[in-house]
Amino acid sequence: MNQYYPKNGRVILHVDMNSFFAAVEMAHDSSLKGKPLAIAGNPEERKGIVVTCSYEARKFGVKTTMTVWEAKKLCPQLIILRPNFHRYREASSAMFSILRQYSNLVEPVSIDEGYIDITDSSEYGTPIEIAEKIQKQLIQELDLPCSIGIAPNKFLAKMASDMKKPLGITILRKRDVPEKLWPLPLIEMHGIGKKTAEKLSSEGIEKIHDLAKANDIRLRHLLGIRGLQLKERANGEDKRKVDPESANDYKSVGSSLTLPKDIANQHELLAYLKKLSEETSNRLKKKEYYATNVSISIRYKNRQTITRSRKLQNPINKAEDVYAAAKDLFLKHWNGNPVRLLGVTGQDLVEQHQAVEQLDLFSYEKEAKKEPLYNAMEMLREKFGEHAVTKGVSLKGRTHQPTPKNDNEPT
DNA sequence: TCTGGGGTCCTAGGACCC
DNA sequence: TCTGGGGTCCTAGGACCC
Repeated sequence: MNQYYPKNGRVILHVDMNSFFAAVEMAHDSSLKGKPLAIAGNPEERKGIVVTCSYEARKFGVKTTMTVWEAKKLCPQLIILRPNFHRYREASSAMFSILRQYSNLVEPVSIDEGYIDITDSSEYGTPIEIAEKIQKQLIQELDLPCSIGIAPNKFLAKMASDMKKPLGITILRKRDVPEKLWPLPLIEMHGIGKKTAEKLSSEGIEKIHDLAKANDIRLRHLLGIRGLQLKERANGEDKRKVDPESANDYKSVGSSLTLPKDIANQHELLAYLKKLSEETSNRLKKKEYYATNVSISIRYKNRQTITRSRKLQNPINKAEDVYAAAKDLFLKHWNGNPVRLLGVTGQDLVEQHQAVEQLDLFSYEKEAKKEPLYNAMEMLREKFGEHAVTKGVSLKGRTHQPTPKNDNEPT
């Protein structure tokens, strides 16, 4: 591997598609062009939230996360479409294919944005020329507008792409930081949300400039280690590399659902939980992942949300296994009150080949006990308690025989 | 009849081990 | 006899992003 990096730093583009879902719909049906359009779920199913809207709709004050009825009040002629994720995924992969024509170092961040490291792409022109080419190509081939930021690192590229919308190209060099970045209010900084902005504001830190100059110890105290990282960013520094692999390197996979109405009936809730488990299982399988931890979320009527998780003995991805774990957690932790949302997530993921190695050890256990896997675990648990099962049956080590704790104690 | 669904990263406390 | 302290794993929750 070539570890060489040019002394004069890198050139990073951040490509941000403009009102992506709405733009894809307009590209698909040109009669929508120039009209106020919002993509939103069905209010009948309590999903009536604006996910994206066209610039024409924004002129009326329509914004993302607004309820449909609020949006309609601001703009009665607003056209509302249900999201068509299949269509958006296709447009997204076409978009990234275009980006990859200019560099191998393309890192998708979400369905509609990504970074490109074009440090070694000079054959395609200067950074501005490349940005212009990409922007033109996305319009000509896909009919989709984007804004592009050009900078020496990811953070500045991200901030730059936000500065001119739609169809902007913005350069943000290190030396531009005091003039272009520092005057902005903190809430506009990527990585700072409402809570952090409020916390900093109460300490008199209001603009990015204030953060850039803030006292380290004070920041550390207020925000922990994150505070120091944010300060670096505010000074225009960011060492993260563009990593093409990060997109298929999942940490968790899950599905959740806001129920059409609040439900307190256990059978109905379990039926939903089963469906969510199946979906999670399907997506794990598609990605060739196994989960070694399952978590559930329960949101109650008052929007109070709890998550409960459990580390598993063996990696799983089958629907029945996911459901078994989810059901267990649910029955143990549900307080009986009406439920608004349910979610099932697989975490601590391992890839197929790692999972197989671990499963082989389990097959050994299974053979030894002449019992189905799950029952074998239950048997051990009953016999020796949870402790013996987790400690005695090591997946990685060679301890195949559980060592009952009591045997080691003095009689 | 306000507030979706997919994620990531960080923190903090308790258990447990050495 | 002393009540120490670092490290890791697990769980729950918070903040943030698109």
